[in-house]
Amino acid sequence: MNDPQPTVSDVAELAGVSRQTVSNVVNAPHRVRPETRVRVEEAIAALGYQPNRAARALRVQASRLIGCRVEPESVESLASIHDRFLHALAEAGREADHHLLLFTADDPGDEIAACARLFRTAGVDGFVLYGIQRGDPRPQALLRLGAPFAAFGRTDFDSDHPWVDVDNAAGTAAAVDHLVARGHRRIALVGWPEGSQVGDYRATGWRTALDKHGLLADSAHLDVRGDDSVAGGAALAGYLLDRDPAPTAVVAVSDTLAVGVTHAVRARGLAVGPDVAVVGFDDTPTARVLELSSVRQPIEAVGRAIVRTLLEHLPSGSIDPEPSARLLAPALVVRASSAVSH
Amino acid sequence: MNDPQPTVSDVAELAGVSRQTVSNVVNAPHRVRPETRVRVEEAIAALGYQPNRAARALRVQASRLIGCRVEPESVESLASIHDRFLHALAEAGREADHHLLLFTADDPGDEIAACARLFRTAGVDGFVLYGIQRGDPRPQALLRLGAPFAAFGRTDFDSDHPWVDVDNAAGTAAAVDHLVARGHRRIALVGWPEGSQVGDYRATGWRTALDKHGLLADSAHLDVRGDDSVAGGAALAGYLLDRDPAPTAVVAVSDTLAVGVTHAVRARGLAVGPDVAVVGFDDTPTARVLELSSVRQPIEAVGRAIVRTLLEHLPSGSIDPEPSARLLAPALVVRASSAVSH
DNA sequence: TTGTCCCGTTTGAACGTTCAAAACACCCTA
DNA sequence: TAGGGTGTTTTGAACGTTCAAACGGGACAA
Repeated sequence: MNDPQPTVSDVAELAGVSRQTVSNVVNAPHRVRPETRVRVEEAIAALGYQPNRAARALRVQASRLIGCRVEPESVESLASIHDRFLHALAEAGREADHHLLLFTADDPGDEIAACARLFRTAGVDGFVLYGIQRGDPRPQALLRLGAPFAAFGRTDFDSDHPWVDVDNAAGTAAAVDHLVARGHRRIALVGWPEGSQVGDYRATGWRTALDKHGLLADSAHLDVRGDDSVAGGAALAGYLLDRDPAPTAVVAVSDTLAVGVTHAVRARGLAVGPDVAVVGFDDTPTARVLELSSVRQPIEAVGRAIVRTLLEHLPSGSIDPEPSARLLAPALVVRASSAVSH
Repeated sequence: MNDPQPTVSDVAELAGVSRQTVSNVVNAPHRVRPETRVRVEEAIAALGYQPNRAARALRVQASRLIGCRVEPESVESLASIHDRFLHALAEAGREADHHLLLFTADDPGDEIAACARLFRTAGVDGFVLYGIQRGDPRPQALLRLGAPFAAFGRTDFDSDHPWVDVDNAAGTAAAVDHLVARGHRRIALVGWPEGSQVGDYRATGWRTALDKHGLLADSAHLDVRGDDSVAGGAALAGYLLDRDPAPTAVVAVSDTLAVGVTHAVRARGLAVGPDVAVVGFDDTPTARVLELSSVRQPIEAVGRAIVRTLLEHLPSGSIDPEPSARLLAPALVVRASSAVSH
C-alpha cells in the first residue's frame, strides 16, 4: 500500500549497474550497450520505477510544467471557450509529458507578476497566454523576463513572439459563403466596435467575402457595431430589420450577439432560418441548444499547436530561434438558424 | 535580466548566519531570536529571495500541488460549471500557497491510474475529485492508494471519505418556495430518471417543499422524468402541458431540460413567465442569456471548502482524522422566466 | 609493443532545501 | 565550581536525480 517509490539506485542494484547507467537508459538510451539496456529495462519494469519529478526538476532546472492562467467566468458573455482550451492544452501536454499548472490573476499586470514568480521559484518551464490582443503588454513582459511562452492570439500581424491564432476572417468568410450558397444576397454584419483585433478580423472576413461574391456594393449600410451583449445584438438587429431593404441573413461576430439577433427577428414576427438566417461565432453550448449556426474555433488543434510551439521555444528544445506562427482555420457548424435555402 | 534566483545560502551569507537559520526564519520563525530574525528578513527582502519549490518538494516530499482532472466538454449538456469550479479551486489554492495541476483522463479508471502516477512521481500532495456520485469507484481507489483527496459530491449519505457537496434538495425546494410565493399551485418537476444521486436529491427537494406547502396531493402526476437533453425537456413538458389541469410552473433539474421546457411552452402559444413559469438548475450562461431563472450552485464556496478540507487531510496538516463533511446551500437566481406573479 | 582513440560504464559532486543531531551560550541550582 | 537545563545556532547528511569527468577495455595504427 505505502511502498515507497523505487529509486534509480534500486533499479541499478537489481540490474547490477550504476545509477548513471539507469539514468542513461531513461534519458539517452543510445549511450548504453543494447544488452545492458535490456537488463536495466527489465529491472525498471520489475520494480515499476518512474523517475521522481521533483528531483529531476531540481537537477535539470526544468519542471515539465506549463503555467496557464484560469480566467474567471465573464458575466456578460456566454461561456467562454476557455474550458475547452484548458482541456486541449492538458491533453496536448500529456503527450509530451508536460503538465498544466493553473493559477489565477486579477489582471494582466498581476498575471505577469504571477508568471515571474512561478518561473523563478516553481521552475515552471513556460507559459501559455490566452486571449492576446493588439497592444497586449504580456508578451513583451515575458520576453523581458526571459520566460518562454506561446500565445493564443497575437499582438500584431508581424508579432515577434511565438503565437498561434485562429483565422477569424476565414470564419466569417465561411459564414458568408455558406449564406450565399443558400441564396442570400443581403447579408448583414453585427459586429463589435472597431478597434478590437478579433472583431476587426471578423468584420474583414465578412467584407472580403461579400466582395468576392460581388455583393459589397449592396451591403455598405449593412455593417453595424455594438458591444458584446444580448441586448446590444437585439438592438443592432432591430435597426437592420427596420430598414428597407432589410437583410435576409445576419452574420454575428459572437454567439452572444447572435442570440440578441434572434430575439429581434422573433420580436418582429419573423422566423429565424426561413425568414432571416443567423450565424454566430464560437459554437458555444448555447448555440447548440438554440439550434444556432456558428463558427467553431478549432480549439483542440490550437491547444496542440500552442504546446508544440512552446516546447520548441524551451531551452531544452531544438535550437530553433525563428518565431513560429500558425494560423488555424475555423469551421462553420450549420444548424437550423441558417439551414434553409432562401 | 537572467539573474539566477538567490538561494538560502546567499541570504545566509548576507545576513551573517547559517543556511538553517534562514530556513527557520521562513518555516519556523518562533525558533529564531527576534533580532536575528529581523536581520535575516532584511536580507531576504534585499535579495528578493523565494524558496525553490523543487528543492523543497524533494526534501519534504510535498510539492504543494493539487491534482485535478479536466473534463472534456460534454456534447449534449450545456456548458458544465466545471470552469467555474477550476477557477474557484485555483483561487482557493492560491491563498494556501498551493497550485492546481491539471491532467486529463479518458474515464474514471484512467483517472485513478493518472492519480496514482502523479502521486508517486510528481509528488502531488492530493487530489480533488469532481462529480462524485453514489457508487463511484474513485474515492475507494484513492483511499487504497493512500492518496489524500477531497471530493465534490459523495458516494453516499454516510460517506467515509472527505467531501463537500451542494445541497441539491435545498435548491429545488427554494425554487418551489419562490414559485409558491408568486402564486403558483400546480408546480411540476421535470427530472432525470431515478437512480442518479444528484437527480434524486433535486426531486426530493421538490417533493418535500410541495408537501410543506400542502400541495403534494395535487401534484403526484406532475413528476416526469427523462434524460438530460433539450429535446427530452421539450417532450416531457409537452406531456405535462397537454394534460388537464396543466401545471402553471415547472421546476427543471437542469438548465438543459429547462430550455426544452421553454420550447414546449412557446410551441403551444404560451408565454414563458406569465403563462408558465420555468426554473432551471446550474445558472449556466445560457440561462442568463435566455432570462431563465435558475438555481445557482455556490461553486466558489465549494472550491474554498474543498481546498480547506483537502489541506486538513494532508499529512502535513493538523492531525484531524475525523471525516469532515460540508453541505452548502445553493441560491435561486430569479429572472424573467419566473418573475411575474401568477 | 606502445600509444591513441572510442565506446560503455562508473564515480563524485551538485541542484537547494530541510531534518536530526551536535555545539554553543547562558542562566540557574546544588 | 561542577552539573543540569533551556534556548539559539550551526554542522553534516539526506531527498533522487543528472552532469562532468574519470575510468577501463578493446580495436587499431604506428
